Amino acid sequence: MLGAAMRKSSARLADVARTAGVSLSTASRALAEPGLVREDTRAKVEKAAARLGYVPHGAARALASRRSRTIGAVLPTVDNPIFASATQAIAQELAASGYTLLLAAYDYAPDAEVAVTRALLERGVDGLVLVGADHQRELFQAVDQAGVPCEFTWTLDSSGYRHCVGFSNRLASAQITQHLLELGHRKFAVLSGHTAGNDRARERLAGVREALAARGLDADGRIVETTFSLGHGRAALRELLERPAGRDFTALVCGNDLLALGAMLECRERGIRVPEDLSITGFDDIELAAELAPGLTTLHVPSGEVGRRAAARLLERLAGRKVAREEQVPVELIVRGTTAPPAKKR
Amino acid sequence: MLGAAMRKSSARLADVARTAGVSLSTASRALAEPGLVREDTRAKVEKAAARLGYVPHGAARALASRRSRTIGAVLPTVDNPIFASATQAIAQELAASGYTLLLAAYDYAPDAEVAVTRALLERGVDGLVLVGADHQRELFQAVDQAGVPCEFTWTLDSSGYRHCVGFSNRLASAQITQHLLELGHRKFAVLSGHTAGNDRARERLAGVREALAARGLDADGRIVETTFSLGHGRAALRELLERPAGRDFTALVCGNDLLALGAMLECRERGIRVPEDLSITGFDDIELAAELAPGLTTLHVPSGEVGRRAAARLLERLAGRKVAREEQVPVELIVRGTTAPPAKKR
DNA sequence: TTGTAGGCGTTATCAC
DNA sequence: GTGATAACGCCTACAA
Repeated sequence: MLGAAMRKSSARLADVARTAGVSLSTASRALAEPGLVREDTRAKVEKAAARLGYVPHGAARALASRRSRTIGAVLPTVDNPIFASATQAIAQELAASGYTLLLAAYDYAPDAEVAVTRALLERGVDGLVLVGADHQRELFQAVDQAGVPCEFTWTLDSSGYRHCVGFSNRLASAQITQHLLELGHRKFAVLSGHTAGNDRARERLAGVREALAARGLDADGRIVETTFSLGHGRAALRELLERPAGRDFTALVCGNDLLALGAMLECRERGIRVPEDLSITGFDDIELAAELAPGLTTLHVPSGEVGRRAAARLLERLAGRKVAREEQVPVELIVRGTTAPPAKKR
Repeated sequence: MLGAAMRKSSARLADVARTAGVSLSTASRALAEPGLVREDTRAKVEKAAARLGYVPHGAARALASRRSRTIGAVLPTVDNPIFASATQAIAQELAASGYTLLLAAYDYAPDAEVAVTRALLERGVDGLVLVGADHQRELFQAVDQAGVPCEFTWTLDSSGYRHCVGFSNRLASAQITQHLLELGHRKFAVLSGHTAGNDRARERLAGVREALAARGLDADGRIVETTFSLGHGRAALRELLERPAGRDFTALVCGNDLLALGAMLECRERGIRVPEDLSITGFDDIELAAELAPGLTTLHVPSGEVGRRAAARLLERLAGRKVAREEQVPVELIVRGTTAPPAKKR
């Protein structure tokens, strides 16, 4: 009764057909397009399939039908709540339509991104979800050559002809900065994600800069680029505080919530009061942002929705229906407890 | 120059062979088993492949070779740091060997688990990573019938013949409880994950009970089962505090770190001091557990390592090598700031 | 070392 | 509505 021992070379469609007393093609149709066969033959076939424990052979099906019923997602990492929830949403949306998710992560290494994307393309994915619009030339080539529909996410495509579901990171980031400006802040520092090969990080940083520039301000000398993680956020703030520019800022704009939370923890450790001594903002609105005390002022991005929409759009396109090239998801400034007017005297 | 417009029906291996002036099989070998062909013919083939932009057709390859070079992972959710990091690790380990990850999540719904597992099996995964040892009978049947190697994770298989990489949730949980007992605690409460269909949650709860029973204690009436999430942890503690048993406990054992963090946040809100008024323990040791103040006392589980090992073991087995049926990963009690002796008088 | 030929399990295109 | 039959693109004995 050991597992491996009871393995029987599984039944093929031909076996089902024979058992049901119909031809191969009829069996195929009965299972795939029940509407095309008579009710009783369908029943015969289904019973035979059930009795034999028939399991369709995906590869054979894919080879013959030229579709794998599989969608690939290429993410920087799944080890970030926003991508985790997007992944979850994609997988669910796909499963509901009989599609399966092929997942690849590249850990923010552009070359790895090309490699894993190629791997997915070889696997014959019917569609692709990518993050951002900034990719290696080879990746675009591979995707175009494969002729596979593709959705960019978390961004709008500035070049204007790729399909995407996202929002303007630049405007959103400017909006947050504006909030701080309106509170009266004039001395800013920024914890940014690495901008190389990451248009979201780049746009967010640009948004801060533009909003500041519009008031004749800047954050020069008080900008740190680091990896998007809690620990790195903490370390980055530490580094910032040791710079010549010192603690000469009252507002800290962070490229995402992880960086912001890291900064908050570092502040707590150092006795810097938030928001009295320092206002901090995040970006994403992960679950933790709302639960912490004080709550993190941040920009809400509906991560699950981004994934769900991207998957749904691909399914639409695969079904031959048109979708708008660009789909914006609503983002929203959420003001919680980490922002306040700067202290009068410092 | 639009993407779809430049799509050309991609080159097949036959084209590569013709261009290189060799036979189909030679081309196949040159690409798959470079050692079996002469150096110059290999070069010819590779050049031809590169020039034509040849991309192997995964389905065809899978159909002929009877392997998909694909591994399936079936997780409760990827929206939990421990599964996210495990997923990340699996994907990386696989990518390094030319395998790709097929991901499915069932959101703790047993029926969905069977369904998505079947979907992966149909896709022809060469191996399967499952979480826990507690699954529907149909799932076992499907896996066994497919004859696909499978690794259970985060658990040891009590039935004794399934492959698994994990640890004893029961012992680990008992160890944490023991730590609290040694600090002098006698009045316990428990925030457990839902135990139905989840052997990890069940075993952890059993571990607490056993450790307490060994001292003639119990937590009856002060046990809450809830969903593994921060928000639910918070709500669960709230509920617990409103029970008749009231606040009559000095130690709170939580089924995982998310629950523990939720409990900590609720305590902060209510002015319950941790650990002075209440000691709290977690399970998993997610990144946040170390960064928070006070740091969370918890049990460290090397989540990434679990994933990495599971993937590596599958690759080993697929390569025809034997692996020990059971592989234990080291877990370790990490004492931080949320546990202390109970207050003298209450 | 290289070439030939026969599948792999389905779907799709035809007639019937 | 149903049934032959030819792809689908590649792998792999086996023969040369």
